[in-house]
Amino acid sequence: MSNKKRILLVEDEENFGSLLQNYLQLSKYEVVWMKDGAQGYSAFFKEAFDVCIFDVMMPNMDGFTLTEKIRDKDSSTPIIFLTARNMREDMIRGYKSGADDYLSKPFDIEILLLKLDALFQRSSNEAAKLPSLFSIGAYTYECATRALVHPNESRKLSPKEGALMQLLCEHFNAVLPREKALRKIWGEDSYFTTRSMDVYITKLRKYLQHDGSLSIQNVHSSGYMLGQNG
Amino acid sequence: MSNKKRILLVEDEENFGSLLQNYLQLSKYEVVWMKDGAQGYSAFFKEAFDVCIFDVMMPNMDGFTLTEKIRDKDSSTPIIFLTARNMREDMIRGYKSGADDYLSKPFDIEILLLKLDALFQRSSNEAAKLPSLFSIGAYTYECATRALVHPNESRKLSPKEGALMQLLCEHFNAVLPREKALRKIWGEDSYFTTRSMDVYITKLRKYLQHDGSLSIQNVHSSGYMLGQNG
DNA sequence: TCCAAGGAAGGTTAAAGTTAGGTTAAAGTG
DNA sequence: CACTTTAACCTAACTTTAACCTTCCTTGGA
Repeated sequence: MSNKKRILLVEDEENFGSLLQNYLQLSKYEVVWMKDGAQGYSAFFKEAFDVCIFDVMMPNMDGFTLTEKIRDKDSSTPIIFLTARNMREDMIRGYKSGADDYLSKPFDIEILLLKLDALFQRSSNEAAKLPSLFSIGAYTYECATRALVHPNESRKLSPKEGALMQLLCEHFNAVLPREKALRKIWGEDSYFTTRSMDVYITKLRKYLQHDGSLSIQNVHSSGYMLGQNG
Repeated sequence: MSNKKRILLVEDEENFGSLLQNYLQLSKYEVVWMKDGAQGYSAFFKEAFDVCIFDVMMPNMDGFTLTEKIRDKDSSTPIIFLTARNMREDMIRGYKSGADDYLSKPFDIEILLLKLDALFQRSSNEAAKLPSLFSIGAYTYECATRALVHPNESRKLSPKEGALMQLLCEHFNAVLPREKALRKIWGEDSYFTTRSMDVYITKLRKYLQHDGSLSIQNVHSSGYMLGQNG
């Protein structure tokens, strides 16, 4: 369905970082490598990643702090820790700050790859559990073909229209946060992507006009809700 | 919200298994302990579990085989391996058979608990996204949509109104300190933010007028209390 | 011991200022 | 040619600031 999985690697050691990046890229991952915690932090919120790999000891914000700051705003992206230290307290602090897994250096790169496989297998399975066919009001929307069907009028949505429609359907009667949609569909959240999304909201509203009980409502400065009874 | 998390533990060593079961039960998990792979297999499909913990070396089907057979039919329940052996090949076979994590004995039980926490936190966070809903007097307030609902009159609050309302609800019948609200919503505490907050208090008071038994009372020079009986 | 004055905190309203969003159309892109 | 982004213009929504008032608390003198 989607593209390559994207990994945010934050690691200050030049040699090790470059080696790791190469390995991961050979394994079909797209890797963004940042060399300190502060850079990692801003990269995280500028682009969309499927998983993070953080070194613990780094200049400009250590891995623990970085994880805590990210977890304030995003609780779902998996985070894996790397550490030269094998101490119990570190592992404990790591998990408590919101990490999902932990590897002690020196570690076997193949083990890391297997961990990543295990991680993505589950999340892709979970994604697969979401229905791909939605029934909303008088409409039916099929994600695979991007067909929006109504007794009187049917149409095929464009890729972006379809992606947005799908997210709205998945959040039916709940707020779809602007940020989430921008991250998932556009990969970043900037002035222009925001305006682009507005344009698509207008389009989808037009497409859904035939059922007056449906509406895409704006929740000011937080997102949109596709719901019944406008 | 939901009940205790259920763990399927499959471990043939009597002493170690019993110890582990006790520990996990003390940590608020419900544990079903099976003593070989075959038993574990039938238990898995008889009841519902949130996570599995399997020993690798066991009579009547080892952990790898058990995992493979389970993964044939269920690909989502997380599986954690325990092994006395620390060999690379074992870890690799473990991950390949469909495990999600791996611990080498002897291991620290607290690390296992933290891993379990990390595992469940993600799914519980998703559950936490379910409407955070307050029922105050004749009103209902839903944070996600910022909808303040009353039989006679409903309205959608603005972001700041909503943030303040939420804090007041979270402190229902208790004092919400001015400073806390200012820090959380405005990020700082200055003359102007204070006056701004006063304006919002006035607005919320108006919105809550339809239930005469509700009021936002000022506690001089310390904060506000949303409570019953004004 | 009381009470009166004055400052600090809070209440309320309206206007000014700021930002987010709606919509359409033209300009890019492959 | 179908799709996406950028631009421009406009309005609605939201927040802050200002001004003027009231209430509360403190303090010092009769």
